[in-house]
Amino acid sequence: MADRAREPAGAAVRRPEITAAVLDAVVRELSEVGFGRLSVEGVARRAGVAKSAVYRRWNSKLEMVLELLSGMVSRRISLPDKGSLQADLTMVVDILSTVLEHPMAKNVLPDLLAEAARNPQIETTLHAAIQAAQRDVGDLLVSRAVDRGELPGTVDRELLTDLIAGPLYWRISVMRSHVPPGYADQLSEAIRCAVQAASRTGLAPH
Amino acid sequence: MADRAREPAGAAVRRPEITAAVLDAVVRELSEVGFGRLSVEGVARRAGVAKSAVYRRWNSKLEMVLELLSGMVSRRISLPDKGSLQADLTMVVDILSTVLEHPMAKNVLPDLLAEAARNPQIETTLHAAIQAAQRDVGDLLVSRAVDRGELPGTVDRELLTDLIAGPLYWRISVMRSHVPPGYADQLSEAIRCAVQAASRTGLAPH
Amino acid sequence: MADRAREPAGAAVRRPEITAAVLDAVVRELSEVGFGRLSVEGVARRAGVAKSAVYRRWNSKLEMVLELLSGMVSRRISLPDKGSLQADLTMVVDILSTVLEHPMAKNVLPDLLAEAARNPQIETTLHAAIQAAQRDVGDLLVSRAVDRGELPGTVDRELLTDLIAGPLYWRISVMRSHVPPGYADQLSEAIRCAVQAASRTGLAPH
Amino acid sequence: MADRAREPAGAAVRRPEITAAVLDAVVRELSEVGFGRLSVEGVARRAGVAKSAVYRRWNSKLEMVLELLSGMVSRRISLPDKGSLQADLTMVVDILSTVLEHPMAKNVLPDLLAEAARNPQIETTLHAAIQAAQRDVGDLLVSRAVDRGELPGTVDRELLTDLIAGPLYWRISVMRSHVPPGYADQLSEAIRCAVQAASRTGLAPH
DNA sequence: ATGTAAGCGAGACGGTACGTCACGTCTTCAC
DNA sequence: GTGAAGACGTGACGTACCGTCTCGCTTACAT
Repeated sequence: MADRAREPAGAAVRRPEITAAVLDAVVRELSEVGFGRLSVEGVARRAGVAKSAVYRRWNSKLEMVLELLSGMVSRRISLPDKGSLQADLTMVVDILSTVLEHPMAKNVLPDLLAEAARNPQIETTLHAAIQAAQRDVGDLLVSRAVDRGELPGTVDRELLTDLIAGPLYWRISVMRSHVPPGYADQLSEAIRCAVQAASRTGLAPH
Repeated sequence: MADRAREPAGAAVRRPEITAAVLDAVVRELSEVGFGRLSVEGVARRAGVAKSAVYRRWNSKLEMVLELLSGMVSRRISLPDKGSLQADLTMVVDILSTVLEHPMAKNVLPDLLAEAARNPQIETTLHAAIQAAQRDVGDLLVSRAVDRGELPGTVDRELLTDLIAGPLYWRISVMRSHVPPGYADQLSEAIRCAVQAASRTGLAPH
Repeated sequence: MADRAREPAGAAVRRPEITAAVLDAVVRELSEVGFGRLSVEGVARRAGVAKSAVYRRWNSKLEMVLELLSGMVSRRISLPDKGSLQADLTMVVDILSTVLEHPMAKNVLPDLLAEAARNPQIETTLHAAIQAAQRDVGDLLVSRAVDRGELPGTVDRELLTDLIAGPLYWRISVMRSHVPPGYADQLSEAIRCAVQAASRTGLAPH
Repeated sequence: MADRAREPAGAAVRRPEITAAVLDAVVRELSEVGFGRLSVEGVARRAGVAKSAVYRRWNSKLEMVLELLSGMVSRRISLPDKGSLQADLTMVVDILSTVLEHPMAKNVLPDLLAEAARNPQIETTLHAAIQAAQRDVGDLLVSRAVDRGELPGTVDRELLTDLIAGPLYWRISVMRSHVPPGYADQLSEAIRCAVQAASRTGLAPH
């Protein structure tokens, strides 16, 4: 079964290697000059492709970047059960550290977030993706911990994910400093204590 | 008598109302279009001033923004002793929340951080200011808590400040969601437990 | 039975109605936009035909136009003997007027001549055709006039044809004004006197 | 008295050497690629000038070319009295030959004439200029000849100018052949006989 | 009071990118 | 093999900004 549509007949087809080259160039341009100075002209030049080939696919640099975003956030990560809340937390912290340390995330993410403050479409796409990932991870960790009896069901999932993502993003992307050895253990231990304490206080999750 | 006297000789003088109008326009432009799209032309237009008047004062938009930054970060905040680590933490969390919720911080900070990834001068200025503030606050909180016997001297100050700034920045500036009532209490309680736990483990601060 | 049969073998054949439609479209395009703006794309569009069908027949717009030219200039015109040089001249002037007044000549000829200044192939084709026609007509008129004793054999044929074609082309194609009634008579009378005078002077034809 | 306007105040001024460089480039482009392929981009490139500098002066290539035309056709030529119609004619024929043989005229004129067939503004400008020149020359030659008694006042001025301009334009610009030595004498002699004959016939000028 | 150096506005200039259009070439498909 | 469809690279369009620079006018100090 040919993947390629059977439409009109004898129709020329968007060449996928060109699409790929352009999206790749977008990533590189984004990290070098930012979204504000990103230009279709520059992307086309860098991709070794004609401007018209770019405009045939997307009407603006916004659509281009949104498609790139969609492609990037759609990947799911598997999180095996490590046997304890502490170990699960360490695993998540390690993974997130690695992701945020990646040059792409370090260079492109702050830029998209800054642009999201001005562009509702970017904000929506970006936040939806982050929130989905956070909810998945939060639910998984909490349900395992509750099953193990490590946490009560009342635990505030939002606080948990803020405590995981916040410090790492702050340290890596904002302060642009490295995560020292042992930081993951220390942080996950702190998070575990914090959420256990918070869930004990009986403060109703907001 | 004139404050501005003693210049070379027979010199016309930079009109201060123009300087002020331009800096004001820079702030508004920054929050509307970001650093990437910020232009001297746009700033001059918005300030109702000729481009040459701007370029006479700063050689580039970078110098302009750096001067603006320097003026903004030099303010010190007083942190009265609230009597307990928990209360001190709540105070700091409240203050930081208020600062980050301010439209200026919400709109301009992400943009400058994104640009800092590409511009060493911005990175240096910005990070120096943030780190100084963090160190001040961290030292103050920890020394009081150690005096009160709430924390051992071994507590990791960096982890502490990451745990304060990270979740708030993540929630407010990254996710652009509001801080719900009670969040400050919950977060400060969590932070207190976390740092106490971390300092108990005897993990050497990195 | 098929009119187009007997080609190589199992081979599809250039459909003549497409060839005709294209050439027809070339003429219309030429007179509307000129040679400079003439494009295979435009011709194909106007002919309701795919670009590839055109390019399979000619490699460029130049070949296309040259084929068109060759087809047009190959027609011979009969010039009956009118009995006197004056009458013969009037006939030729009338015929040439009619030809030059034709919209096709008025619109396309100046364009091809302009292009000939830049394109040797067009120049060659065009000038060869014009010169052949001029020589034919000149020889015919002169030989009849010499036979009648109206002109000596020394008459300068080039001057004659310049005096016929020049004023008419100037008035019709350059100045784009109409030929008023009586102009043909007046012009042919003038030409007759002129060539008779010129041949009397004994100036050797150059 | 400063030629330069006293307008707004402190206003920057179109630099005349740029205007000149552009117009010069227009001439060269026109003769190389013709009006159809003339592009503002190409002109600016050839003039070593920014496209914006061109568009600041003219809104389109048409305006540009029209200004060029106006500048070119406004020159008046002095025609001293040579003492006889024959000598006057020879002088005019010589001058016109020289003008038409000039590369500018040979390359640019046919192109503008071809474009005039499609563009009323070019047609108007061009024909007005040509007709004015023709009328001036015609009137001058005829009035002198009438004063001398060489021609009756009834002579048809249009026929005269057609007989001068037509053969020369045909030979030089259309056929692109050279004017042989003696051609000017031969032609002027022919023209003199022709107009004398035409004016004798009593044919009313149309 | 006057000379003069600087401030200031206006805007021309060389650039770059915009998003669109048109074109010649080339590939793919249906017939 | 023919013809249709259309993707592709190229290049020009006319516009919009931008940073630089030059130019008059104005201002305010120093003589």
